[in-house]
Amino acid sequence: MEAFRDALPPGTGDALTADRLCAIGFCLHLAKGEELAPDPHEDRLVYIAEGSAKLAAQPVADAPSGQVLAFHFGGDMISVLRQSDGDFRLVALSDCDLVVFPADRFLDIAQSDPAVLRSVLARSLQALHRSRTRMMQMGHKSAQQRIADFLVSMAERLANCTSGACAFALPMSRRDIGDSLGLTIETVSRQLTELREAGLVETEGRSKVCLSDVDALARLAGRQHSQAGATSKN
Amino acid sequence: MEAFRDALPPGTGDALTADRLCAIGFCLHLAKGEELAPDPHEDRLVYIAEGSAKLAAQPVADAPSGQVLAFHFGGDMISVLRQSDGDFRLVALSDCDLVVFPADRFLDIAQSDPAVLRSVLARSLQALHRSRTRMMQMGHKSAQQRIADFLVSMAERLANCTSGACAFALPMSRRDIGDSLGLTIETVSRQLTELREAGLVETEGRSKVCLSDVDALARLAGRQHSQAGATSKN
DNA sequence: CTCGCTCATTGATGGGGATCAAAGACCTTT
DNA sequence: AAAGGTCTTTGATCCCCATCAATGAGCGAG
Repeated sequence: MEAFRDALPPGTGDALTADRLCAIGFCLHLAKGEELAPDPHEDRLVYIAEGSAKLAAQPVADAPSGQVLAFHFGGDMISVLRQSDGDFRLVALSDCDLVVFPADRFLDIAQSDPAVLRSVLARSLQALHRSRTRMMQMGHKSAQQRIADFLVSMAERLANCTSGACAFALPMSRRDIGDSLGLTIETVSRQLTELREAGLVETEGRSKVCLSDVDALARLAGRQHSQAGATSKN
Repeated sequence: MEAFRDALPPGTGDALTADRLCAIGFCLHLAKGEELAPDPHEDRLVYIAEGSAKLAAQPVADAPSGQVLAFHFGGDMISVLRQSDGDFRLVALSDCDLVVFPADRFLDIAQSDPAVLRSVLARSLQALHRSRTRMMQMGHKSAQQRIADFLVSMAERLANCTSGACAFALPMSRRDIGDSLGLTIETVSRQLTELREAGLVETEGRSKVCLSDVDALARLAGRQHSQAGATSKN
């Protein structure tokens, strides 16, 4: 909960607003693999204090494990809309500490503090833009470009690295990666092998990866010089 | 401009807010094929009073005509963020009447009227969700499913039709359709032909289409009973 | 430590859509 | 009305990735 207070915009006019917001939120711990119980009656805003999670669609016939819409990590504030069509689930990839708010009441309170409300709006507009950019890229990119883009994106978010070399652990499985990129686990594996043979990626065990040249990967992904300063949360 | 006032949320507390918003917006007419001059210095909110437009990425080497992110029609309010990476352009598909606002000043004024601000937030959260849903679907759907989904979506937005039969004119070219779905114009054409042979679609000239069974198309697209009431903008 | 299971990798094959190429339809201009 | 150009349709071929199948590696439990 303290982590959430720290994440509020610096310009929050009233400290009381933070208190009131905290009052309606409840903390929740999810063990790896557990999911946030869906509530069909109201939208929610979820702050991830610690850990990593995936936002995935309900498994259906043609997508056995459920398509992955997005990955989220510590510090992210995400909106989980109640779905008219098929539920979306927030599933923990690792142990997670969450703060869950009913969206309605959160916004009621935030209305009294325009800075907070505007901050939430700015976040969502950014998220919308990134989602569209991502969709655009997904439209016609090869498997290798998608994997390269994925790795660059994870380097930014998990290792805060946008250039040079870096190493980190991927909290999600190959299946999750594939489901988020519209690829099969076999293709994910194959492309990782190719990137390894190209000397761009090293792997150790199932999750640890080491990127020797993030810029080269970004170029391979077809990213046109996305700036280092642009925090690419999603 | 009057059309914009009508589009404001019913609960707008202060009629003056509408006046102030209108004061900072300027009207603009775009002829077919013209585009809104980009402004790298500030974000914008654009209200489409009349006509249809596409939001497209700057043409690059691997996408000669520029990938299409979304189509927008009369009544839509869209945000055009200044892009750090590659500009996005709003291009008129038919003659358009727009109202353009600087996002900063719009939000400054909207802050004084929480209802308006919240309405904008709600719109953007919805748009985000639709974009993600769309991305999810785009991930692994066949060309035919994408075309079917596209047609159903257009029937909803252009003919306000979610079931049964309907006819309308598509304002965008095959190329635009393909660019928005991640397909080539040849594939778009072929799939339309297949749907025609299946008796689901009739075409007349370049733009007019007639859907004989929207529900069948929706089923073909893999939509799981998206409700009629759900306004599926985006 | 070793068993056992899940997850990841690698191989072989087939299909869907991109690409290359050409003919035909539609709208605009003269 | 005819001409010209663009947009669309149709055809042929190829390649990438999904699918099917089997082996191998990593992680947890006993």
